Amino acid sequence: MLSRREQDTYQVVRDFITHHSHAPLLNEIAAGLGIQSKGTVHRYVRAIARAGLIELIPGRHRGMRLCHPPPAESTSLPLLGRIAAGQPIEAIPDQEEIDLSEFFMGPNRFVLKVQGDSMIDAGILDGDMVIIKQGQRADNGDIVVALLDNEEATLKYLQHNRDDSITLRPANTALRPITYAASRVRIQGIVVGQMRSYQSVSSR
Amino acid sequence: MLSRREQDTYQVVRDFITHHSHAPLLNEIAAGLGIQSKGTVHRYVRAIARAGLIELIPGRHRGMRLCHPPPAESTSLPLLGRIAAGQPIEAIPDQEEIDLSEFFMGPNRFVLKVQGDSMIDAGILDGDMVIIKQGQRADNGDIVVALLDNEEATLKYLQHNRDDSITLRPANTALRPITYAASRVRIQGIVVGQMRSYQSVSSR
DNA sequence: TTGAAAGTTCTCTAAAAGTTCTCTATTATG
DNA sequence: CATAATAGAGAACTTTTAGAGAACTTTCAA
Repeated sequence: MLSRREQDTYQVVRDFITHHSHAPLLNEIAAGLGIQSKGTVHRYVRAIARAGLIELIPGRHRGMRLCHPPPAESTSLPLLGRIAAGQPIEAIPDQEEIDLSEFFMGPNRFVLKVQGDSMIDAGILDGDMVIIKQGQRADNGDIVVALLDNEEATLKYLQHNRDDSITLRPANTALRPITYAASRVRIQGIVVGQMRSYQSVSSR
Repeated sequence: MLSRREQDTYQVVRDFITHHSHAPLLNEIAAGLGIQSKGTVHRYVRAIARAGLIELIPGRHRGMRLCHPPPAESTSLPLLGRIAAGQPIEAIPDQEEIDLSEFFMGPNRFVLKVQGDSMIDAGILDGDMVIIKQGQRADNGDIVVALLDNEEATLKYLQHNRDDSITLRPANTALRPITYAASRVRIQGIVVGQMRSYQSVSSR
C-alpha cells in the first residue's frame, strides 16, 4: 500500500517515461513533485519498487523500469464522436467514455447467438449476439424470446392484440407475422442489447 | 454483532473506498459520521475489524482494507445457446460465458455513434455504436471509416480496385457506390464491432 | 583519467495520523 | 433503581509520513 506521495511519485515516473521514453533522474522526479530533496525521492522510489510497480537497477543513472502491472482489464473505450455519411466526424466534447459493462450488464441477463435472418430488417443478422433480460413482462414492439408450445423458441417483435392473442412479427419481408393464442406463447425475455464482432479469426 | 454506529462506520468506510479507491483517515470517517472524536472512530474501527469485516494495518495512515471487497463488476454473461426461428434454443454445453471485454476491447480502439442509414443493409442502424480499430490497413470488404479529401468522414464498405482507385460502397440500396482516386481517401480505421442498446430510458 | 553529476545512506524536523486513555452522557434492561 | 452497553469528546502519547539536506559512493561522459 503506497502513501499519497509515493503514489504521486509513481505517477510522475510514469508520465515522464511516456513523454521521454526513458526514466527520470531523482532530481527530475523531485521537480515533478515540487520538492527539493532527492534523498526523499529515493525513499519513495524504493517504496514503489518494494510494491513491485517498478524495477530498480541500483546505482545506475535513470536506473528504473516500469514493471508493467496487470493491464487492468478496462471495459471502457473513448467515444470519439458521431459519424454521418458526408460529414466530418462530429467530435464530442469532454472526451466521453463508453463503458461496455454499463451498456450491457445487468441482473438476470444472458446471451443468445442468433441463427437465421428472421430479424434482419431490425439489424439483427445471422451470427449476432443478443443480450436478453429474463422476464415475462414485455411491451408491444419489444423484441422478445418467445417459447411456442413449450417447444420452439423464436426471436420476434411482440404484439399483444385486443382479443388476448399474441402476434409474433419477424423483421423480414420474406416471412409473415403469425398470431397465436396467448396460452401457447411464453415470453422468456426481452432483447436489451445486440452486438456483433467483425474480427475474422485470421486477421487477429 | 455490530452496534448501530459501528454499522454506520462500516458503511462510511465502504462508501469512501468505492469513491476514492483508498481507505479513509479516522478523521475522514469521523466527518462522514458527523462526529469529532477520532478516538471514538478508532474504537468503532477496531470493533469492525474484530467482526472480521475489515483488516487493520496498525499504525499506518489509511491502514485498513475490506475483507469482502465488492465483487468486481464482472463483464461476462452466460451464453445460453443459439436461437433459430422455429427451433428450441439449442443449448450450448459447458455453460459457456461470453466476455464483453474480450469481445470488443483492444488497443487503439474507439467508438463512434452512427448517424444515418447508409449501412442499414449491413445491420448497422442509425444510433448504433461501432467499435473502430485505428489503422490504415484494410482489406476489401471491410467496413471502414474513410476520410475524403481530409474533410468528410464516412462509414462504408471498402473496395480496392485494380487501377488503384478506391470504391466506397454503402449498404443501402437507395445509395450508390462511389469511386475515388486513392489519394483522396484516407482510411482511419476499420469496424471491428458493433453494438446496440434497446433499453429505453423510461423502462430502465 | 577525472570530475561533475547522479545515486545512496544517513540524520533531523515537523506535521499529521493512529493509539490509548479517561470522562461524561444517554439508553436499554433486568 | 442499579447496571451495563452504547455513544461521543478530547487529552496525551506514539508512530508514520513528508521533506530537507549533509556526506558519501558510484556512474558516466568529455
